[in-house]
Amino acid sequence: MGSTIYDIAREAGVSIATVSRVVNGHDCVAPATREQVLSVAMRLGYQPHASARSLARRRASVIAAVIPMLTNYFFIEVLRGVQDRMAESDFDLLVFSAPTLEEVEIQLDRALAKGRSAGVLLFSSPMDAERAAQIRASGQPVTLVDEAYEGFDAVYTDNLQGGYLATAHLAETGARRIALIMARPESVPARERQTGYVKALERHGLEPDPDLVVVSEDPAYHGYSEQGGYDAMKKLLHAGTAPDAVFATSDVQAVGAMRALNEAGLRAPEDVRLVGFDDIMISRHLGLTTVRQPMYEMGRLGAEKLFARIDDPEHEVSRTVLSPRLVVRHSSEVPSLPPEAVAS
Amino acid sequence: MGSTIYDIAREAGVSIATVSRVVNGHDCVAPATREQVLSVAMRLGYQPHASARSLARRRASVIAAVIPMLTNYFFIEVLRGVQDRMAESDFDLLVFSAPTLEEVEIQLDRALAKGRSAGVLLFSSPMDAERAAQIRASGQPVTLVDEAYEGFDAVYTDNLQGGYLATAHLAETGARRIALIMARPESVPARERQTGYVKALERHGLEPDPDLVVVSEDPAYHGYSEQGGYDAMKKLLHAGTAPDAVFATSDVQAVGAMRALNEAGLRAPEDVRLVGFDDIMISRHLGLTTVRQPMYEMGRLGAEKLFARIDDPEHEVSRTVLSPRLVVRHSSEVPSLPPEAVAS
DNA sequence: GTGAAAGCGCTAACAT
DNA sequence: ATGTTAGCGCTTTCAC
Repeated sequence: MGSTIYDIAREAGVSIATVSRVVNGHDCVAPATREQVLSVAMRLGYQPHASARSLARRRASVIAAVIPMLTNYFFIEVLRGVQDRMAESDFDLLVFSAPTLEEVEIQLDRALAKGRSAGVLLFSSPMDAERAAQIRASGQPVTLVDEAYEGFDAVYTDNLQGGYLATAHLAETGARRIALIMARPESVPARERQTGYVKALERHGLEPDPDLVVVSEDPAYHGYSEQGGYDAMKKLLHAGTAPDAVFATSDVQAVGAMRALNEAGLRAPEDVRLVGFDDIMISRHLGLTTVRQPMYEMGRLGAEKLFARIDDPEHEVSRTVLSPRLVVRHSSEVPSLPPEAVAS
Repeated sequence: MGSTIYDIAREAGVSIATVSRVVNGHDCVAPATREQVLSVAMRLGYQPHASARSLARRRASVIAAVIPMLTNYFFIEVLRGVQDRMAESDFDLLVFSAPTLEEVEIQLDRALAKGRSAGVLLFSSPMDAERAAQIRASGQPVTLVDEAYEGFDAVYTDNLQGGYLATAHLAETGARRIALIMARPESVPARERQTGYVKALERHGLEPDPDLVVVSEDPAYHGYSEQGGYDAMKKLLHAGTAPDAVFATSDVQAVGAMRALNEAGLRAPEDVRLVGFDDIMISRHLGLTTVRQPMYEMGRLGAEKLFARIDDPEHEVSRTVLSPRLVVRHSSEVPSLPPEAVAS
């Protein structure tokens, strides 16, 4: 259980360099020697020491993922994509989860620490010049997922288009007073979705009404929370200017909004039609119409990009923009139609 | 960005040994020297090299978690507990996720690899003598979560009691023909829940009926899947001996069962009362009655136990059994009119 | 209290 | 094709 290349070299009657070559599959080694070394290694149950390897190679065999709120199903799906891509590589995954946005700073520091990982995947965290400088100073390859910043590899969804799709869907099917339950404006994706919302309203001849836009003031992650959506919906209902439809910038917010509606004795879609964003697992079961982000793909492509940069740090910087897709379910059905059981 | 203790030693006019002492907070160092070293380290933005450290210390600063189906919300909750406990330590978390049971073997091997981690948390994976031997041979501290095996630290839920609680709840509120949708019997927790189910039936004077027990034959993770529950419910409905209540050994299975019911034009609880197991996030939203496992606590305690063993390998082996709790929601409500037996 | 020196296990020139 | 050797950056006796 504790054999080293020295043990193997001794037993096999070769030098440690040869053992190293065999273990790493270098070609300049006689077939006979290779066999011999391999059999001894097998017999001794040899396993290379990961840390020693990273130290000598000056490259870790691990990549890090910094994730705000791992507990959010959105990230799990993205992570699945990351893992699938990683399975084809020799890297392992170090997960740094930040329960709050402030924690992201700390976790990013840890992830960036020297000799810990070969690169990091930074998820959905607002970038600024300071952070960009910090990352550059670390010299670590970093790729951004669900966000973008000048000079960084990134993969994200076209949020403006997503906001547009959701809103246009509601407008085209007769909604006139479409409210927006929005995450905190510090979130770039939230702002972009809002822009799409406004654009769709205008395109459909609807007047944007400030009273119909309410921000999730939840202290949790930028307002992307069920509680945030719940509070926002309550506010909307109490304002007296009841909307006939609501677009929420995330499914978790939409779920909260749905709960607020139910508590007020209202229902979606009968009283208020509802559309979310993300298409997390739960949405299907609740029959929530939503704008699907290709989460799995995002993770997969993010890992792909990171590997490319690790292989070649001089690689051209690139961004990949994924297209969202409207998934129509029960919650946005036009009321005149008889409501059906949870779909697809 | 690339400074080492040598750089600091030179700048501060001390030896590398002293720098190391300061960095590691050893006490035998003059306050003045300490200040000096610290300021230089700060100025140079020094960060210890993680791999070099693990190599010299013979201990990694990382623990590994081997998780089957990370995508299952159950594990996310457990992981949250793990992360919370880890935040109080200096360890980072390496995640090895296995989409299938066979993969667990591979991932466990990777996690156990020398010099990679200081210990591993093995989640919900069947143990046997062979695997136990493999783990012991690796010399790595391993603690089991949601499973147990002779000679290993473990934390898990009292599954028998859980199965009893679910079934007794149904029996006490009038159910007479209680079916069991069970995961594959290779799963120890599934068998224990079944034992609790049988015990509860007997205690309430109900005859266990083999026709009412159906196994999730889904090839996915031991049948703990929505599809598995769906298929099982279909089978139950087609058998002609319709149950008036169903206990499913997991929430995901219960969700699948619910879908099968809906497709058959039936509803829970009106036509068939339904109870699941786990209390994953979605259950609350679907109004699913379930047996709640303290997932967060399981993760937290698992990490705690692992740390204790890493600190002291001779530590007494211990198991912690957590108590499940019945959470009554809509899906098991007693219909206002006594349910009619849909006789053959 | 501090420094010199010997590893930790491996990789990668550079020789041969 | 194979061996020798010098690190990788850090920790840790063991002297002084």
